[in-house]
Amino acid sequence: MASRGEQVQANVLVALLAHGKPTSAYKIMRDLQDGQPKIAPPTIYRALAALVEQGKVHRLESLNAFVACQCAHHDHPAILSICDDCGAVEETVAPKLLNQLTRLTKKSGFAAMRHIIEIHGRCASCKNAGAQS
Amino acid sequence: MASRGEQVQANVLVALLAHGKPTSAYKIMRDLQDGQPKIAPPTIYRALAALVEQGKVHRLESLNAFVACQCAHHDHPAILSICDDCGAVEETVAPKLLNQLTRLTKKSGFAAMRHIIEIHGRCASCKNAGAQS
DNA sequence: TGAGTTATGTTATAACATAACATAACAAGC
DNA sequence: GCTTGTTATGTTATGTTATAACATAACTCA
Ligand SMILES: [Zn+2]
Ligand SMILES: [Zn+2]
Ligand SMILES: [Zn+2]
Ligand SMILES: [Zn+2]
Repeated sequence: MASRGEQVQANVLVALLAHGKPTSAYKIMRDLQDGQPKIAPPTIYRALAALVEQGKVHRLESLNAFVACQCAHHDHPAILSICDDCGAVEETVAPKLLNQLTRLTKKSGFAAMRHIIEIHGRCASCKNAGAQS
Repeated sequence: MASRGEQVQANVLVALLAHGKPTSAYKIMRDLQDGQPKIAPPTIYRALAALVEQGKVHRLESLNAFVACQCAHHDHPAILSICDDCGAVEETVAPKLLNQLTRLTKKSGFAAMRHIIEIHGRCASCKNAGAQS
């Protein structure tokens, strides 16, 4: 039997997957309020925190939004490429590059715990779509 | 003669430099309200946007805060290492690494325009200070 | 000057996030 | 079964960040 919390997490994940794009916590809340009118922000944020913890969802710090993880294994920090045109997010996994980053900052004694890499730009299909100019 | 806007930018930059650490727009506003009680959020955000544009200030997406640029000539995007203990931010410039990132994401046709790299962890002095445990 | 334009000020509100407390569920010992 | 303590979840309220919308001031150039 799924606990209530797990049920909320599942619902949140479904909502995120349905969007397939970065979605704010409040947008998710409004989605879930279709079936559960009284659900409140803390419930959403708790579920999102658990999903992020599990690696099933990524938080986009530069958008204050969340997106469902698209890669098979959810146990690595991802490089997130964000199309500013259509909102699509691509994930890239590059452990070597993260190690480079860790080493680079370690030169001054810094101990890296959490890497945030978000790249804004334009995705391939939007680039093609806009090539007519 | 400095325009009003430039004057606000100068004041904001002074406030940021005085803190030397990540500072929220509202904290800066409260600082400036000592001498200009009616200054409002849009004024602060406009000044911050201009300063970020000029490279004199970095925005920390993962903290919703701003910090004065600490490198002499800052026309490269910086890698920002953030100590979660004391709040100190170190800047690292690594054009090669950024190029790697750009190339990596370009494989799928993505055109990178803006790199956001923020690394959370613990700075050298906090690490030493906490070594007694 | 006076129309057109841009910059700045001002008010109000939107959007994001969490503090603080209440209640419910559950488990351990009696 | 009943307490009792603990954790999970719900609920209310509020704190924090950011921008929309409009008003006014300054500046430009015929
Ligand atoms: Zn992922
Ligand atoms: Zn796109
Ligand atoms: Zn800098
Ligand atoms: Zn530190």
